[in-house]
Amino acid sequence: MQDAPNRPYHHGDLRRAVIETALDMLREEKGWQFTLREVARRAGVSHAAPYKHFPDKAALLAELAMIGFDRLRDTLSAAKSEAPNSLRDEITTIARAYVTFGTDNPALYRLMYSAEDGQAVGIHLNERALAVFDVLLEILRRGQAAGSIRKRPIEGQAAAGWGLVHGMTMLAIDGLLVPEKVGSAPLDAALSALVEGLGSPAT
Amino acid sequence: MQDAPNRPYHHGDLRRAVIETALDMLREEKGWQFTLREVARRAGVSHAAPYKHFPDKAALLAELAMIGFDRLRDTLSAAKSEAPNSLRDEITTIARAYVTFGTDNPALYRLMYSAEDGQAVGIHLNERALAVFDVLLEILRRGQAAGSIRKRPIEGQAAAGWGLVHGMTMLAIDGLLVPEKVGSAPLDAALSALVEGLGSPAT
DNA sequence: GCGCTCAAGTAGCCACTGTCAACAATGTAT
DNA sequence: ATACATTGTTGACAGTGGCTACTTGAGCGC
Repeated sequence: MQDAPNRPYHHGDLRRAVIETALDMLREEKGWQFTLREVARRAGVSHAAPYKHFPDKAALLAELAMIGFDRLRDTLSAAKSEAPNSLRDEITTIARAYVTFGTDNPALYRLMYSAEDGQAVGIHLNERALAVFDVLLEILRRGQAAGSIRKRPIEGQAAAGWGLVHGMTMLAIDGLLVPEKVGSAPLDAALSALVEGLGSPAT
Repeated sequence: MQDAPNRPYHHGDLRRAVIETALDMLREEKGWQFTLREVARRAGVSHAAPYKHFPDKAALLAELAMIGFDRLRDTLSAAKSEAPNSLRDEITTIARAYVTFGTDNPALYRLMYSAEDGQAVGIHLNERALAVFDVLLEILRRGQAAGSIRKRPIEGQAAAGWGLVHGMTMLAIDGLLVPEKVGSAPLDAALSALVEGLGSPAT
């Protein structure tokens, strides 16, 4: 498809094609060396063509990272809506979905959290990341309203949950949570501990 | 000092000098672009001299990462020995030391967890990382023996703690735990929740 | 239809990096 | 002293990214 004979001179939507190709490359191998020229090669265009749509490589990576955060947020939202009624099961389900997203897309997940901050585009990137954070906030907010979550500063509790799943995901991606050393279900153990800690004492 | 006129032809201990220079560079700026040539430049030797001591760039990075893990382990051990008697305070102290190590050495910490795995040197690297893991294991083991920690598979609990501090550290390094959004002490909240979850119900 | 402008794609140059091979300087064993 | 091993230097090569000038295609007013 990439070299269809009647491919028009103007690609039409090269921007989207570049993004799709890059996402494919990220999906392939964890340790893939990401080069713009390789992206262009796979997209079937010349090596400088992407520069018409992205000012530089960092801009493309930032765009990919933002897409990743958007997808992660959608994944979590979907998992939340399918979760059972129990708040505890809901948290467990969403956490599992989070870690699964990371282990299913290791290169993308790594990229999402390795994009340079402090740049102009970094602000928007952080916005996307904080949207993920808000999904967790909402659950805890409901839990507090229902009385099954302690009435503590909610941001700290959400940060705890985010930090936990983020850390577990990164360790899993790096192959540091090998089952022999760590037991069969470390995430479950971690979540149990955390949820019980978050839970109100009466429960 | 790097261009003393009577600098001998042979550096004397270039291997150590390269490592020190590289660590200095990692300490300087978080987003620093790490190049072997720049290391050699700063060390005052030719651009290819480091190859007499490291087979390639990855080997140097792996060495730096191992040093980082060793230092982290020492930091945690030191914090542990200075901690108060209470197991809970001990966990809090060591966790704080962990996160502080990460935020104090952001580039080094990032490097430690971004070195490629599956390589030949990756095995040794993982050994160092698991040594850090063992510090956490030991605390929990004592806690279980004392009865203040639930008698659950201990590796899962340690993985929970490791994942938590690792995740909090990474988020902090990436500037995603901005105080306005997250409260003043998210780590404390997280640890409270986790410790209470780990703690035995009678406590 | 004609010529104009402009977007989209191409080709090539420069700087820089990692890496290797050949050479030079130093120390060491015999 | 002589041969050798070690360590550092120089020069070179391929690969990469950023930048600029050039070419091709398409839309527009007339």
